[in-house]
Amino acid sequence: MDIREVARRSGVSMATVSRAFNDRPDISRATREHVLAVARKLGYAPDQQARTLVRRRSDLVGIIWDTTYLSVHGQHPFLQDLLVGLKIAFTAGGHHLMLLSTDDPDGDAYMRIARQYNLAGLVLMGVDERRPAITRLLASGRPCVGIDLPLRGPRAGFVTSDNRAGAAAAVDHLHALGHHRIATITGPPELLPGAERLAGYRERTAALGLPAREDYLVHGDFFLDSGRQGMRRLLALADPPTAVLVAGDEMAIGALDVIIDAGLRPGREVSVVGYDDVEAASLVRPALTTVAQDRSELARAAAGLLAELIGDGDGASDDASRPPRLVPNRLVVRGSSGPAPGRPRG
Amino acid sequence: MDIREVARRSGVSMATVSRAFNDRPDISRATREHVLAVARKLGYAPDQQARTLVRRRSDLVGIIWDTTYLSVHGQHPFLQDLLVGLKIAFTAGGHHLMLLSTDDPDGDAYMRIARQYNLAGLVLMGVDERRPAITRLLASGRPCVGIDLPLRGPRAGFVTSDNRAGAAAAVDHLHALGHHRIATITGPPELLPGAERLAGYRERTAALGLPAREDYLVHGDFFLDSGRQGMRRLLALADPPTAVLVAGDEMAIGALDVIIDAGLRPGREVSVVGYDDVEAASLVRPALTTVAQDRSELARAAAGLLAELIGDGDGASDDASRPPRLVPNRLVVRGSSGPAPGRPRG
DNA sequence: CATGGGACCGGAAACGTTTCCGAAGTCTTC
DNA sequence: GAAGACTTCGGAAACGTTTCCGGTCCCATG
Repeated sequence: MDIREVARRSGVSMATVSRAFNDRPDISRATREHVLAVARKLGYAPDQQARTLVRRRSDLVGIIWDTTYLSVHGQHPFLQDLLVGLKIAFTAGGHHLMLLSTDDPDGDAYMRIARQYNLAGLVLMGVDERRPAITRLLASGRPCVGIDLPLRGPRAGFVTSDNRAGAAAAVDHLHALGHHRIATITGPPELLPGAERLAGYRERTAALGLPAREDYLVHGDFFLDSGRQGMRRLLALADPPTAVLVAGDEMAIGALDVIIDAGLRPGREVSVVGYDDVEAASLVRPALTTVAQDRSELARAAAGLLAELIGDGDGASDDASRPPRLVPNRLVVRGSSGPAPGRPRG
Repeated sequence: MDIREVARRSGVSMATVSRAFNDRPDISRATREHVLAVARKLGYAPDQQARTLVRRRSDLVGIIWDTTYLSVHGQHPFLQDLLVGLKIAFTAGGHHLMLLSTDDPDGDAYMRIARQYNLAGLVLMGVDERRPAITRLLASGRPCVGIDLPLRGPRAGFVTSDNRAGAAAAVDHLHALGHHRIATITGPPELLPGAERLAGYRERTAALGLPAREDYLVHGDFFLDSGRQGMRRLLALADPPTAVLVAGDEMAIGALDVIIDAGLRPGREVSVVGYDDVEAASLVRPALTTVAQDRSELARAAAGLLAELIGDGDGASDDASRPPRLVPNRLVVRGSSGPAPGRPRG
């Protein structure tokens, strides 16, 4: 089923059929509709390879993530929702998604495939943006957007949820419940969300006039066990905190374990707020108060930004640095946070 | 960077360069290596669109799932691991993955895109295989494999984990702990895993000589709340079960809630075994005993089967029905299952 | 020496589109 | 009524590969 066949059957040239399918202005309304009708009857759909070959740009967008990197940094809860969200958002814009998570993270596989398939753009997440291969990819001028990844390049940008504001909101929540000894368990500082959540915690506690205590700040790695260890450290202090902001839900669930094992009740003697709202957060007892990211909105933002970057291929490419597009977060209050000890429960 | 350019720079014809890149026999070892060396130096990689255009088959494999269907049937825990597994398995075989989850589940979008992109094959999961669009897709002769989906067609097949054996193993486990009153909360019978797990439960309890009690069989839908309701029904019986096999982890976690709220202890008065080993299963208290599926093995099996189906395009296409490829399951014993009441704890 | 058969390679025709260029027709305008 | 502008369309050249068909060597065989 050619374009040639459609041309013959509708009594026009191939050029005109092409015009009909691409909404070109130089075709009359009547012939366009006639051609489209014939094409529909024949079940014709243009071959994408041939189209890409001459246009020199496909409607494929590559999704890159790094399985091993993700498992090292414990960010998996995102992947699924993000993929689904990206699929929906990009499909709406007429793009299709290709999976490019790669096994040889130090090769230039990304770039080779991007060129071989004439990808319109790339979405990166859960990779180390400082790796040479990524740097080269960004420098290549192909549109790239990062999710939670501070990407810079001639046609690169990134989106992230507003981790700083989210952490601040969590601190506010705890403070409003009467907590004054608020500690935090952080994520790895080299990861944007980890760094930003910590910054939000610091700014807000300072703004509220709470003392900045170094012993209330313990470092984690987003994994369960580091949450356990961090919580043990905090409980062992002479004056332990009455509330803890934990930078990731998995760590927060680990913290809950330790609190319960110490004979305390989360939400009573010690309040815990997590981050991310993973599925387990609502299944655990008590259910975890946490900061939820709107993953589908994050995906939509990424798709929108990439579409812009693809669009202005002609436009004066800014000099390598765009501010991130921020997606708001939302505090979800559940049982793991409650009034400070000595305060009446609402 | 053409093949033409490579041809010029290495002093051979385009045909020969092509031969070098495709491991054709009719080229001398020396020239092949020379050509490849020149190509590497130039950073040349063949354009996939042009290649696909003439070969009339791409190295793209489409992944189809249905977001709404999944959310209706609560099978999401799989998606992420499965996607990662598929990516790795297919990349190893030289294929690339394209995401095709579709928003208009009743249209022929799958098939149109499959044709437009000349997809080598499709992997389907989390869709209703009885829908007309799927039936047409299978009948089209394009290689398709289903995951947990009983697909039939001229070049179709499916893989699934051995749900029947897994459920049987769970029953054995409980029986060995001294349980004789073993109930089950099922999944939707129209879903293969739901049906198979129930079958495994029935066969094994019968084989062990346990009475088949209709009131010990309650139907669920894989979601949390149906697990809660099912457990309430079971606890309200005159002689409630001492153990329950729940067909999905989310439901099982709901069952744990109800048990705890009733003042009983999971793993003591009532044992619970789930299915799937979702992330939350190990985070919940007590941790959930469950049957784990080897998702990456499932993905490998799917990739292997699809590769075969793609391969024998010439081979006599069997008449539409292939037995499923089974992947073994594994029981993971955690705290939610223990000796029957009145029996000493190991 | 003639013949046949491999091994190796080049020319050129596809593959299915899009797009440039030009041409024919229609419409406006002075 | 001629000249231009605008609309609508067809012919044909790309796009970057693969593959068919043949052709040239070289070697073994008789």
